[in-house]
Amino acid sequence: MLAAMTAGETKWLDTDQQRSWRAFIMGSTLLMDRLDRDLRTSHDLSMAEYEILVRLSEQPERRMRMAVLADAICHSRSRVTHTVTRLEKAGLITRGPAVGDGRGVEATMTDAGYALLEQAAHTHVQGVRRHLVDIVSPEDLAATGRVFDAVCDRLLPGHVDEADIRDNG
Amino acid sequence: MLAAMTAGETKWLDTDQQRSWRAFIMGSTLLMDRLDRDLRTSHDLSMAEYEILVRLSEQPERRMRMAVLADAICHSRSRVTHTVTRLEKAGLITRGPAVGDGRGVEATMTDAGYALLEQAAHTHVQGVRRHLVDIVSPEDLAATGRVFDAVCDRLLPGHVDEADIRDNG
DNA sequence: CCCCTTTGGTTGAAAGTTCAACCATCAATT
DNA sequence: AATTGATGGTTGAACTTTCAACCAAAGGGG
Repeated sequence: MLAAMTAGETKWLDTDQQRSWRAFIMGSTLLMDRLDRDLRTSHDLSMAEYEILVRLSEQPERRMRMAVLADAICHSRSRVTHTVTRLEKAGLITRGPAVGDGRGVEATMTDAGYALLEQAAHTHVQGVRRHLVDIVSPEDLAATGRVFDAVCDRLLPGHVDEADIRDNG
Repeated sequence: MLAAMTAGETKWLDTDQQRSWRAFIMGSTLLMDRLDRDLRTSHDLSMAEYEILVRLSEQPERRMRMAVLADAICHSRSRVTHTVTRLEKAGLITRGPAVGDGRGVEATMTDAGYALLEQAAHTHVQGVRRHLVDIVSPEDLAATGRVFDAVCDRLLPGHVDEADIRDNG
């Protein structure tokens, strides 16, 4: 059962599946690179930094626990620590102890951070529109949303893997 | 006209568009991280290295010019140089001068490289199936393919930007 | 209360990526 | 043949991400 994952014949992708898969790899690479570059050149922000600012801006007090932040954007805690350190150094965020949990740390967006986000959001959303949303049909965009919702369900912690049950349950 | 990109009001994403966009960000992050991790733990290969091996394997003589390789996987030339250096050090690829162009360098996959790819391809394709292809409808997958084909058309060098024409033409 | 495990977060080094500078060759021009 | 400009590729440093080790506090039994 050790070879469970590679047991039997591997079913390869058919032509259409492979075309879709490769389009996704290339398109998402181009898209994310482009959005990242635009944010950097216009506002000296990386996508990772931008995403953190966005999440904080959506909180009532613009503050969030580090772990919640990490889960929200699917980055490792270590990565978030480093990114937040940079944002803090830039004066866009402050760090403070979490109320009621001595281990916790909360990141809070500063006014400077909010002001920068207000600028950066234009650049970002315009990019998303011009390079994605505005060039595809609403139906196809919705289908893409369903696809990646399914991927999230499948890959987010908490999901129970059928194959694992068969093998180990 | 300097402010062309941010001129006027920015049209924000509506609820559905935003949901699709965020699903894409999170899902693609989870998916690519997972595929990368699986390749690393099973075969000591990164996705970047795997993609290079795949492209080489599809060539008649398993050889490709560095620049062509870089364009094929949408990585910078510098990045490909570094990645190929690692693959060469691992004995999976050799480098040689390009025929007929003194500047050129061609990467050629070794038999060891091909052998490793034959193993790794199982892991990779099974991952793509289990975490994407097999959990969505063929129609939605095809729609996703169309979406990213459009993104590629839009973002691949050679595309003419309407807005640029308006502003500078 | 103590032990033990889990959770939250940080740290520093290693690995990978980007960036700018650089060299060589090619191609077109003069 | 010398000049110019573009192309192909590498290099090393700076930066970012990952990884493993670590510490502190929380939570749950005995």
